[in-house]
Amino acid sequence: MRYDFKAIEEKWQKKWAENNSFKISEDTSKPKYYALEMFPYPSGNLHMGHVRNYSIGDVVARYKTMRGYNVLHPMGWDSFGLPAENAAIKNGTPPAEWTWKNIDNMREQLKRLGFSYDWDREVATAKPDYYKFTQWMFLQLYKNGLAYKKKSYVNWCPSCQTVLANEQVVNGKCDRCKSEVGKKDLEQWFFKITDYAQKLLDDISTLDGWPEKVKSMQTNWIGRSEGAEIKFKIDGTDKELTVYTTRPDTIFGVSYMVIAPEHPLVKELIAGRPEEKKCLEFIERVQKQSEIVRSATDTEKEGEFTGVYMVNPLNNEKIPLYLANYVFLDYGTGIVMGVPAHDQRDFDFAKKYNLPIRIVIQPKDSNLKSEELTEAFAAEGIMENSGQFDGLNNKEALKKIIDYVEEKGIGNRKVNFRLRDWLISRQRYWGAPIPIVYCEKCGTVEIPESELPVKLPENVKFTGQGKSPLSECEEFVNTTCPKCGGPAKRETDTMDTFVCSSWYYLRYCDPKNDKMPFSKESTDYWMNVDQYIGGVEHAILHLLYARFFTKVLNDLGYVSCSEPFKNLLTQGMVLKDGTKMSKSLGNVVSPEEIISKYGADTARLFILFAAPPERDLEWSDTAVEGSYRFINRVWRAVIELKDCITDEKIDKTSLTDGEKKLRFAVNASIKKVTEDFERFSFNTAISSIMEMVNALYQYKDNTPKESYNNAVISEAVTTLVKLLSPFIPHVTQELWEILGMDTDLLHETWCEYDEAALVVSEIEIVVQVNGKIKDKIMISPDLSQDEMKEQAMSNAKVKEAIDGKQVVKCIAIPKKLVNIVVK
RNA sequence: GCGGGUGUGGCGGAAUUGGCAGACGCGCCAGACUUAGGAUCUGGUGUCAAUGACGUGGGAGUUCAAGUCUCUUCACCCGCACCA
Repeated sequence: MRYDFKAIEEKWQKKWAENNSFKISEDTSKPKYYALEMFPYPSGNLHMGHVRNYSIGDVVARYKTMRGYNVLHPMGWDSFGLPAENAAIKNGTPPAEWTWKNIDNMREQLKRLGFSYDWDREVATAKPDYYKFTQWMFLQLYKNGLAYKKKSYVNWCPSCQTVLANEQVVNGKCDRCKSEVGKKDLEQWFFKITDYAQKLLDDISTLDGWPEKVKSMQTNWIGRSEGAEIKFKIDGTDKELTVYTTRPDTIFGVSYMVIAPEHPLVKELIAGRPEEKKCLEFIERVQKQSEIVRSATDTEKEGEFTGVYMVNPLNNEKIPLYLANYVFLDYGTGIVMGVPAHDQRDFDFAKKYNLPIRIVIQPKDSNLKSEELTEAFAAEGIMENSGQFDGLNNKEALKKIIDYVEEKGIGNRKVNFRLRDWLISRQRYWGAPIPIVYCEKCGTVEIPESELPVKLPENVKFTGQGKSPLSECEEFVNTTCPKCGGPAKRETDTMDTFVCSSWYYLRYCDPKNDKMPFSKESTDYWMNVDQYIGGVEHAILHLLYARFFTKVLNDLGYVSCSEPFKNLLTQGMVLKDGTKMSKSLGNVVSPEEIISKYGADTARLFILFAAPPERDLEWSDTAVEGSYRFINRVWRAVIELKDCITDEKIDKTSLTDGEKKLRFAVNASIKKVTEDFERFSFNTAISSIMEMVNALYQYKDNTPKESYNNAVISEAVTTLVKLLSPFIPHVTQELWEILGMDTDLLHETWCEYDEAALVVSEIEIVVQVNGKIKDKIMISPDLSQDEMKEQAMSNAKVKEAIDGKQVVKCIAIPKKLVNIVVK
């Protein structure tokens, strides 16, 4: 007999929708719990990664609800972005139409999986009632000096025809379309995330519920380094250049200096010199090098002498200034000092261009000579050739040299971050328009909050060529200045979609508010997100931006929390044949297919049982089959025993051994499943329910029907259905009804285990001799250690093993084992 | 190079606090029921020269006792990567 999953799942999904079963509102009588999964991009269809992500979230939400929490469990759509525009170019479907259609389809797919979302709180970032507030967010940042426009050398994707944030350039390629990213000098909007670099870094240490990996990735990305800026005079002039270094202790070893070829001062420096022509050629050549080549560790270091000499402020030595491809304009000052003896890159460069190598730090136990040096010495040591600092440990000297430099006014301590400001403008149509106009009289003017949203025009053409469709839409571009009423032109860039997703978790708290993005009261009640679940691919981008937004909103007084996500779970990927499922490899298993073949409950159960949530999961058709078999096994047992259900209390004084065994399995399972839920170990929770089902079969198949203890069976069957309900909500709700219950399982209280059922009269312990198992014996669990030892000593196999030997030691561990050590 | 992680049967995985390694499931083998089985139920299933020995990537160490702790080494995965 097989259960009719199709009819059952449809039936309950319909009922849940009719009864608004998942609707939630603020309720101060209960503790709150905010369970959140990363909202999807509406590509059109769910994939297994979504199913996994949302199954994990749903099981958490349902469990917490049964534990008495008031659970916020929302869903929405990260619905701006390029694919919608590409579809428009390809098929002529307007992006909005394409997007809403995909959302409708995916919403249905989510409903078919039985997830307990409060659909009344659904948000879509591409809807005016949402992006109105994304624009509001922009204005808050703008008014507080955290959004600015500047001309800069930015990443440009020639295929997407737009600029990209640093975070969206992966190995020199566009994160979205994989084409090679170039550089362009453009006027662009930025968010000043660097103002929050230190805070974002410091608060990582408060994120106890985040995976180490994500924390270390963010730490690396922020990339704090401590050092000093030191001014070097240009020889023969009063002008100075400033370098940034983390190793001021090596300053007496400087034998050259390097400036980034794109540095704005370069042209002026080389003007009119005999080296000018060669330098200009070099600059052109370096600029042609792609970003990938340029930034690769193994790219050969190349340089060109500028003809300029610098003066080392510590020892007044004259040193040459080079252009070189290994220095970045956008880190530090774009100018660095070259210390070949103590930096590997400088060593390689000096070897190539025959620059002097001078040792200024000696290892404690050897004596290096510069002409014998085969690689830079970068470790700790004792200072030499460094004037008054000779003989000091270099760590100490580092501080003293900075002190000296600060005293003389030729430099200062400086902390640098690798984090750059967040480039948020995109030359695309399908995004939230930046609420700014340019007026001939007033200049850059922000749109007043009362006039939001700046709506996306609907009648635009998509050619895929040239400029963004927005900039070619006359009725959008031409407007009046909100300040003076004169003619003005709108900003035609839209915002990076990551701006939209940086605050959506706040909108869920108060999704219908049309005055503000959310009320303070609503976020005070619901925030923080207690459990956030999603893929590790967002470790830097989304998770860093969302932290930044929360901190800004906190500083501006709009929210009380300074971190959005208390706990973070990064789920593993769903693999097939050892690799990621992908269309090009043809190894994609579609959720639709699995749902129609086995039902949503089986899909959910398999995906949670096959691996722990953080680990990658290998898809296995036969194992899916196994999960389906298990549900059928549960179904048959419950149906068979349904008439045994009774309200009678268990008479604990007269239980048979079989009944005790069943009660033990049931209560041990409640304990185990509850503990496993708390640590998100769903695979082991399910396995312990399987053991319980095995025990139930043992009991029912080995007990004559007339001897059934209905009270014990009732306990087992109702417990089974409840424990399974977060995993497989449809079939358990159906069984609940079959058992004569008319309540909603989701709002039943979670099972409590009976301590008394876990007490047994005899337990098995292991008897070892010299750590090797000799026998297993049954004893009373409350025997003293001495009594345990006695029992072990009198065991026949032990006697044989220790015969003629001297007992040196005997260790007894209550309820576990006895180990006898002999010589 | 730096940072994070993983390594356990044929496979997915379990062992949460140093205490019976391999729970649970898949696969496989056998049996029962059956006209039939790709249904169901029951039993078996780490390896080997098999009353015993060996066994958690390798090597050492601490301990009565190590998958778990320490040191060392290897392999693989992920992230960052010429950041001065």
